[in-house]
Amino acid sequence: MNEAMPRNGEKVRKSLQWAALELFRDRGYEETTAADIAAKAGVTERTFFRHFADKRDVLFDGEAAFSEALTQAIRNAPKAFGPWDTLLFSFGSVKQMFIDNRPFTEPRQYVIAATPALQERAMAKTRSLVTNVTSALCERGVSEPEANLVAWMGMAASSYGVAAWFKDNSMGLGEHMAQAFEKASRLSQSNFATTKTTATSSEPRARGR
Amino acid sequence: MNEAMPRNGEKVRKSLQWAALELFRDRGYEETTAADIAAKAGVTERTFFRHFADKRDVLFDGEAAFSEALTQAIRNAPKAFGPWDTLLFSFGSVKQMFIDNRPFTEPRQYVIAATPALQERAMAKTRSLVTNVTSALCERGVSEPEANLVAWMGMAASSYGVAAWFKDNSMGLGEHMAQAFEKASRLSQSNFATTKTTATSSEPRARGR
DNA sequence: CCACATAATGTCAGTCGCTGACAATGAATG
DNA sequence: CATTCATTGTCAGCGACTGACATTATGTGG
Repeated sequence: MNEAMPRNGEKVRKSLQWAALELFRDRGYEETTAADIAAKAGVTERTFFRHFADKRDVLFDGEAAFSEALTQAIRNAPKAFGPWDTLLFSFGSVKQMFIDNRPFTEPRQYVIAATPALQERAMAKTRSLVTNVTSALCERGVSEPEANLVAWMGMAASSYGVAAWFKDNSMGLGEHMAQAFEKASRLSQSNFATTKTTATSSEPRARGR
Repeated sequence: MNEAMPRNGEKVRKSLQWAALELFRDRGYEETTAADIAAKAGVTERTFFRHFADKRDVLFDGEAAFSEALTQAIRNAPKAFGPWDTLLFSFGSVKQMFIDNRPFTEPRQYVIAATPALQERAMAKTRSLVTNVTSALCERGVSEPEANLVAWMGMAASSYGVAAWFKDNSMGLGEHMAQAFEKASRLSQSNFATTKTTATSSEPRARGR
């Protein structure tokens, strides 16, 4: 084999993640000790902290890989695209990761919603992702402050799209994401009393200029 | 007097905040213990944790008051305004708080930038603020998902505006904020190769439609 | 001036998150 | 079978944070 795998720790890692998710869901985050998670996974507390930097981190693991994929997609986006189109294109490129991780991220969502400490960590991960996206956009010629701004707006649109995808199975993630970006674009316009574009108006017209 | 003030704890509170800010700046966050902060303020570690929920919270105190003021401004905004104009109007209404708190927030900024744990807390506070803004927008007839989306985008624009204000003293916060919202609006448009509005192009023309 | 009520603080013991150091274990290689 | 090396177990210890109870300082009423 390629790499050494003396007592393979990858299974232990996954086992710890699922054990933590279940315990947090059943007993609550604060009421679950790190030793409890380790015990349920059949290892020691010390081993837990060798796999994860801290107790919160056990629920946020794929983030680094996702960030890598997303920033790579940004680099591969057509050079003619402006930053906004680049982001929509890139989120579409990595949509498979959303789909694959859904079995873990969807139940995780409820645990996070019930735990301030985990919401904090989730935001920190988002911030880290935005930082990386900003760098990738800068490589495309966007200034740093503008790249940071558009990265945050794109992240807001993406979150909106994923939330809609979770609730509405009648459309794929790609369509939800495209509609989310369109909605974000419309909502950030200066005009008066524009609250009539509320519901699910399916207008898949291509991106006009 | 109105309220009882047996051993007035407000001075202790302020004293703890400034002691923490200085120690974090000079010695670093991780290298500063809660007992150190308390000692510098002339009290006990236990007293520190009576005033602040945890070690990080000592740097984020005015957040609740700011959130209160901002959401109130949203409620007072002209009813004809759409959500985007409402946010710009409301951030302008509370700009005095930005100015008043600058002596504390500006040095704090560098401490946060050097401390991941504090960045995490800052993001959590922002998230809390966005949640309150979302609720206030919902009261104006915006649907919850859309309100959340526009609240995040407005927050991104606001951060951009404040950062520009910190760096450029030639304009007031109000003008910086208005330009930030305009820039956000333009950046979230779908078009190709729109990266020529990069640098400091001073275009103080009023918000056209 | 002296109780008295009240709120802030001090003291102490204890749990939990987390880490460094060192020994022990199990799988692959020769 | 011996070696190697990554993973794990064990243990001691620090810092963050909390509950319980005693203590101090302030303002009030007699």
